[in-house]
Amino acid sequence: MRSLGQRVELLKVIAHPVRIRILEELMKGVKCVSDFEEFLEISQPNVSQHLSLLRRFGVIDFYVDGRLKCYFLVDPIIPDIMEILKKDYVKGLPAPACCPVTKKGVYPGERKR
Amino acid sequence: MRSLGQRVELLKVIAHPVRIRILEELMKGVKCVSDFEEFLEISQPNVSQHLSLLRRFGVIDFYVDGRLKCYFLVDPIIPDIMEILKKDYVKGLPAPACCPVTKKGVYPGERKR
DNA sequence: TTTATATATTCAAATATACTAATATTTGCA
DNA sequence: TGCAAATATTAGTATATTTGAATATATAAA
Repeated sequence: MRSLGQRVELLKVIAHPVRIRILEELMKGVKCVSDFEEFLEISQPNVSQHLSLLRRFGVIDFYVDGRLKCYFLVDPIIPDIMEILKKDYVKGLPAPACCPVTKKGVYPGERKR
Repeated sequence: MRSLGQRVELLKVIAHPVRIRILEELMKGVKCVSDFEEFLEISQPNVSQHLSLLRRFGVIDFYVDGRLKCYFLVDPIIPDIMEILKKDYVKGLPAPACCPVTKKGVYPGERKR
């Protein structure tokens, strides 16, 4: 089981628009640095920085192919998180058990002292 | 479906050790500020700051009970994410389809140019 | 109506993160 | 061997986040 610190680090690594797009792209298959440079509109050094951050935290890895570095997903938690993240919380649907809901002015008096 | 920006914001809000512990505690039930003050070892203002951040992003909400504010989970994505985060990636198990693995020195030559 | 309790807000300092620009490294090929 | 392509690294600056300290607000109780 991941420690609290590991969970925080993992979330922080994913919590960036460029890195999310990188990870989503890697879910489709192996990609090299210049592939990302194309469809993300950021500089090559910046792509490298994000990739090496993701690698440092064990989320992705690469193999060398000629002068290309081919990156791929390593941690299988990524597709799981990405899928859940897309689920929207639709207001108006019945709230799940974990979520008591206040109805204008009428409060659950669950905790008295 | 959540936009890229919304997904990033959500992850950033969760990605903090204190806030993860707050959310895990709220998964067990409704809690007021002083409850958190006890088991987290941080100041009351800091607890409030984290709670109001979580609330600002629609993750939690509260109802008033006397002079207490009782916080509860609102976004049902939280328990889902928390559960996934605990799954560890155990090296040595067969890698999932999304994850080509390099064996020392022998590289998959998938992408030639 | 004063006081104590519970919580929130504000501001400033410390720290962490992100980006750009410049430069370095590595490898394939002429 | 020397050049060009692909990628990485470093340093500096800008920006965001976190926290503590002080203060403010709201409400129940005396």
